[in-house]
Amino acid sequence: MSHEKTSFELYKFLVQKELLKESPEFWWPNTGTFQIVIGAILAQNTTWHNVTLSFKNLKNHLTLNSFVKLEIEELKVMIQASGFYNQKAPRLLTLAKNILEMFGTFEKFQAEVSREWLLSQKGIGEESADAILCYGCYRPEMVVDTYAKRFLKKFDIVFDKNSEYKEFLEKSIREKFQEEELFKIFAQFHGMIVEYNKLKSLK
DNA sequence: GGCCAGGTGTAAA
DNA sequence: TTTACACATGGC
Repeated sequence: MSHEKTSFELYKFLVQKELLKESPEFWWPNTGTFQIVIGAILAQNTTWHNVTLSFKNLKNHLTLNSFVKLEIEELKVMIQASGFYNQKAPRLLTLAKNILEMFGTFEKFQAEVSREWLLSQKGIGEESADAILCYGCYRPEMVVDTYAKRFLKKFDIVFDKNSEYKEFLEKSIREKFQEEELFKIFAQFHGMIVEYNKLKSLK
């Protein structure tokens, strides 16, 4: 199926809407920190508002080294507002311990982690993996979520598989920008898609 | 009171 | 390989 618009044209369409005026530079708050790992899992099937409630309780435990010291039951209480806390708490704690054990520091993790390693971790699917890679590790990976699919459907762009959406969204963007600036473009592109959906209440 | 939100894992067909 | 379901809260 051939589409009239490329992802670069859709990107420009969103840029012109000025959707990120009140967002931090890369849309997701605290880009490049361990908080992205926590947020990626807390945000699963939950509103961002509920995630911010949990972050308030976690304010003294937001680094990798302080986070791994938390007890499981203690963590459950802290992240209760984000829902699914009985599964998110153990998954987060195991993930944090695995990062520490496998990479030693969060900085090493940022530099060396692969998409495959993330996907092998319990609680991390494709969307969370790409969110952690893009917003947490400055990697040029586009996040494909239900918002992205809804947005593309508006332009009659529909695929079967997640990987096809990802390839479509990334391809023409990669041709238009330098490698060094790609992560920032993808970060903002995904952020703009989310904000556009919220604005228009797309179904 | 029902529906949805910045999904994932597992079990069954 | 696809489908169905569990997981849980806060806001409208």
